[in-house]
Amino acid sequence: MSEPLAPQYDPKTIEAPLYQWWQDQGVFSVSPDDPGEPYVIQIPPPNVTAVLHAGHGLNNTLQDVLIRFERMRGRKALWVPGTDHAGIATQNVVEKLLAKEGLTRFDVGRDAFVERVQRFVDETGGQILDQLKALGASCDWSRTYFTLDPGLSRAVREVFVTLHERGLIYRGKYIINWCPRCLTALSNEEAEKSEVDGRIWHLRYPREHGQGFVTVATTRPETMLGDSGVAVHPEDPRYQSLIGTMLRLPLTDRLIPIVGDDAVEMDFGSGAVKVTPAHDPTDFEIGKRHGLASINVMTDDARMNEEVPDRFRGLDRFDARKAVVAEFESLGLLEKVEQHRHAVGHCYRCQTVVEPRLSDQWFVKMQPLATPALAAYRDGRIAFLPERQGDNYAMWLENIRDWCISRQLWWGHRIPVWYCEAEGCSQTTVSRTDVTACPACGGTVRQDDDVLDTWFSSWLVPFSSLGWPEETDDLRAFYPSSTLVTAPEILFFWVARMIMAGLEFRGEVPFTTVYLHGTVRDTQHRKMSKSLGNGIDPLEVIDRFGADALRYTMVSGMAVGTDLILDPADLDISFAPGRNFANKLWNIGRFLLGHFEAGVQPLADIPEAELTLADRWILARADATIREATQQYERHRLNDAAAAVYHFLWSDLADWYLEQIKPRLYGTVPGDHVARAVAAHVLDMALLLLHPVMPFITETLWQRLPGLAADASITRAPWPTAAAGRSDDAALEEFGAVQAIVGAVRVLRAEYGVAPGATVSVTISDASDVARRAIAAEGDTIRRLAKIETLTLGDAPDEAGGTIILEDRTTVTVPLGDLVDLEKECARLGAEADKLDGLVSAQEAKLGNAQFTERAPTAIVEKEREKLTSWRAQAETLRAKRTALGCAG
RNA sequence: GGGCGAAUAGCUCAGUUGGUUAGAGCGCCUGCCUUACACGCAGGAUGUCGGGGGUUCGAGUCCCUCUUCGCCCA
Repeated sequence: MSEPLAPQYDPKTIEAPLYQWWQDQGVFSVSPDDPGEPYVIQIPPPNVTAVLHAGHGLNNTLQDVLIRFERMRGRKALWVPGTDHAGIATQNVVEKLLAKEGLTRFDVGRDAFVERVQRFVDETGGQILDQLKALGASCDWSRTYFTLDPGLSRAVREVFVTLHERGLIYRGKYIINWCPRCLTALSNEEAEKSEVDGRIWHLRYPREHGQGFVTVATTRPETMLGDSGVAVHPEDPRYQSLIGTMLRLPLTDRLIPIVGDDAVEMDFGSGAVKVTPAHDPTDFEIGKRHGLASINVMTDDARMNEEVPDRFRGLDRFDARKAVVAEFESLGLLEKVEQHRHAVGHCYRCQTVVEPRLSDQWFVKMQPLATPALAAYRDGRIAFLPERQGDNYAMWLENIRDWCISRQLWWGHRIPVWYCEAEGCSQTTVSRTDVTACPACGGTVRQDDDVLDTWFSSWLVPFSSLGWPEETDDLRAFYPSSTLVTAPEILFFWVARMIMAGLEFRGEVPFTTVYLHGTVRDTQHRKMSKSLGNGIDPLEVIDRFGADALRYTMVSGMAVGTDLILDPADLDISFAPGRNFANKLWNIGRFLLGHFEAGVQPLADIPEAELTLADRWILARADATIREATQQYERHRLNDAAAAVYHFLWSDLADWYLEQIKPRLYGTVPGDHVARAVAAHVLDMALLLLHPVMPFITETLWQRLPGLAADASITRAPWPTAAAGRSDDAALEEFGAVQAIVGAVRVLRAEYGVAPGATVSVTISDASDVARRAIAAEGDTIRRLAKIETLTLGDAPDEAGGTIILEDRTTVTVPLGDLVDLEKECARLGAEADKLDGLVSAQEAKLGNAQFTERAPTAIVEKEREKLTSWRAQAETLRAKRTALGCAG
């Protein structure tokens, strides 16, 4: 550890080798019998084919901060990493590759296709995990899982079969969200509603007998080819008499009935709605109630099928829409067209407009799972951060709908259901193990073609990643986990379902705190996305500024409950906070560590009497920072924790303490060993406090502190503790006076343009006791930092000069001779006095109000009285100064 | 349409249970290459805390209302 530190902080030379060293040392690994209370985080498993984006960067930084904090606090800290097989996404990627070869998955066949995907995943998958290493993520990589691993697959089967046995899994014909591009069903959560500018067509359906027609309104006219009825409200006077009569469905030869149904809103549109049971969930329900036929008029890929008249067959749904509308128009049956903005479901993977479609799917009955999950929130076993997210969670559970879990994909966990193909045997077998022959008749069986929703494996991760269904040591030690850190977008997809699965299969919530963080957005507050091209590549940021800079910037900008706004067009500006701070810290370290080579004693060996005021002050500030940062980390207010340490290092340590100790370090005044001992102590402390946020630079500097074992790592160094119940308030107050006096002189120097190198004389008059003690203790420091030739304590001088009155009325005067512009000084003092007068009169009014003095707490009243006294005194002193200067007015 | 949230300095945001002359970072202005750091040092400017009303001795903070924006659900 004796190589000299580079003059400029260069994260690239430090981070990668250090991460490797951490891994070699095994500092991130834990075993079930390690000491300490467990603290466990389950990573939101990224898609196996994903590449790191800003959202991952933020999400994993926050997790790493928490896990590193708890690891240092002595907890048995485990961060479990893994990847998700991501059914649709991964299959899409490989299908695109095939498309380049002019092939579809149907050309290559199921087995070959799955093999191909597997090969693709083996070759390129999981790169995101290596990218997380660049970020500094301290996962226990020995436990990395993949949701298609044999163990986790076994868990999936176990859960499917168990739920089936418990009567919670069923198969049925329902309207599902169908993606005609991915050719699969989607869950309600996967069909993202987004507003589109559409139209609403008013179509006339002629009555079978008699005159006239009934007008229906629709946003999807092409579906009228599958209409099997028209519904009106049973009490609607306009239509009541028509219920039971027939309409002639245009463009087809069908006669369809008018039915009365409560679900129809009389006030909406014409009050009559077309019913297309095979293509709309509400219509499906209406159709069921009235025995209407379900006529599916589309193919898998949303073209019109053989159920429609010849001329429409094969047309894409949107072309069919135009054709249908055109015919209605030419028949005079198009009443009107209106612009209509409405929410339409889109596939969350490919953004294709979802087509509601009738088909056979597998579902999980959710009500029995939702009830305990809701109870766990209500009775406080699960807490959300920010708290209001809990309401979202509860609302979703209260309105829970069954979960469509089958997907018409090839990549995923195949549904463990086998159908007997033997003549006359309709046996269906649901099994934990593969079935080769029908258990009823011994005939050949065929496994269900579909695979399970990817979330059907990820909802099990809190226990399947630890070996369940085996009762492993890991499972006993590390379930439940502690904090779940994720984005609110997957609250329903994942978080809520994990809670249900945890309760159902382990009888215990899978984690106790759910920290839902904000989203990374661009300066226009748009979500970062590939298609918008407004993303930030974390690896580029790490390459340019270092992982620590990225992490600090994200953490400090991320308050609980807010989004993180970054400018993808100007990374220099966006990441300046982290980059600047990293460099600052590097130089603090470079400066101090250089001096530590002269030898450092433990602080405990330094007699208290040898500590200067500055020493006592920085130790008191360090104590306060430990308290503040620790508390904020505990509350997950990571930005506040980061800010507390930032302020300590930059404003307290660098700006003041380092400047104060320079003479001692350079040997111009005695006490160098004391300065080094104190500096080493507080630097050590600050590095520890900052380590969760900026792991690389803190470890690098920390390992160079004197007196550490060769293989010591900050990652497992004990968290600092503040001196119990002892706070050196006198030191804080007195050094505060030093800062105030130096500040006042600097202001006056700047105000009057004193040359930076020139020294000035300063007189302190009306000095408070605190100021007197400050000057006695740190007079040299004041002189040096404010570049003062002579510092006099005494009466205010008569000569012309600049004056500032401190809050405790201590008066700082800098006689400036010719430099002083008397008029300017008079104006400055006058403005200051006027401002104080305003405060004084407001304060007099407040204190004159008996209501206030009687009702407010005495401590507050006392504080307000002191303020008034101080302001009056300051104003008085200012006016006296103006008189002395001979100011007009 | 329903629910939730936000609105504080040019920008991004802090501001615990109502009681400091409302803060930070970035940007901006002035002066400094002071031997740890120009990714720096010193100093500075900028806010009717979205509008209106109310509760209170006292409101950026609590209540109502309006406006604008965002998110979720229909």
